[in-house]
Amino acid sequence: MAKRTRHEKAGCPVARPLDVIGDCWSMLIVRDAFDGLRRFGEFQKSLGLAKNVLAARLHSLVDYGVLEIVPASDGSAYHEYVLTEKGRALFPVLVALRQWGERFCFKPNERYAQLVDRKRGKPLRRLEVRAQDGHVLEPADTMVIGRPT
Amino acid sequence: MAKRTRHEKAGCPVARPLDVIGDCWSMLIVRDAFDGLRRFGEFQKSLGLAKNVLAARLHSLVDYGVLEIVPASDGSAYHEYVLTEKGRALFPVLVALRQWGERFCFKPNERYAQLVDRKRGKPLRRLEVRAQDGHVLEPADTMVIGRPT
DNA sequence: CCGTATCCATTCCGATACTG
DNA sequence: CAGTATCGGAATGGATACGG
Repeated sequence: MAKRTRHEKAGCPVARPLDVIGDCWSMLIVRDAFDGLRRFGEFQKSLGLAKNVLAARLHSLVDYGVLEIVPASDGSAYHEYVLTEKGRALFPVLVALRQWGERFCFKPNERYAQLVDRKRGKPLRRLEVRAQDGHVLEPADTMVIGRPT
Repeated sequence: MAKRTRHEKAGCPVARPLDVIGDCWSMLIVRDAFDGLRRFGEFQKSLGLAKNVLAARLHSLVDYGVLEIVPASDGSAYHEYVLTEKGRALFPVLVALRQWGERFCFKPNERYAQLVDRKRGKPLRRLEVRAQDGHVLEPADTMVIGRPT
């Protein structure tokens, strides 16, 4: 009893990912991995969290197939953590979260780290939810069907 | 000591939202709110979590401005929880998470609840990250600048 | 430099009882 | 129905010591 609920068996594709990245640190590790961080120490320095916690999260992400362990690129004895295809596919989630944070979690004058188009140095276009024919959809234009019992 | 780290002061717009929706339940409450659930009992029935936990999460979401409390629409003595503009702006986050879950958290034959275009009943287009000029961007085509120290 | 192991405070969460 | 109050177990997470 009193065990933490897992969503692995939920029939909802929103719920299951929360087991994987639904905590304080996992998304930030993924963010750093997108920024090119690979080494244990790099993550720790960037995030400032305890080493045991970092180790646990890294292993969890490896277990879930978001990260994989590869030999060190510089020939050192250690290994590095890089995003798998599954991990790289989190890019839109990260961008969505970031754009929401920019709009609603900062004061007007406050500075924040900005994700830009590398070629032009310009910020990205706002993400839009679209139907197959390309129409932009508002929440009210959508519905959920086929929810498993 | 040993307090849970909050990201309110982080200069990264990915980090701050995690204080708001970076736990198991908040995103699911938001999902249900998008599905039109409004009453305490509806959320509880849908999510199957303890009432005290639900109450805490609802209040937290109200405090963060994601939900607001409005008088009951049916004239009953209680109130209801509805998304604010800030909450509705989480729609792309929810869709991004959902699309990732569909691809990577279900087996090929497994059924899941599907979000569709209400008019046509068809699934949505995959979210794409684009530059201002409309070009689709891969993670490698982007970079982070202006990270506050 | 890269982790693992241990310890402990805090927080989370589920169950249940209770009030209006 | 809509919550609040309380309890206890579990998980989280921080600090630090230690081994490769």
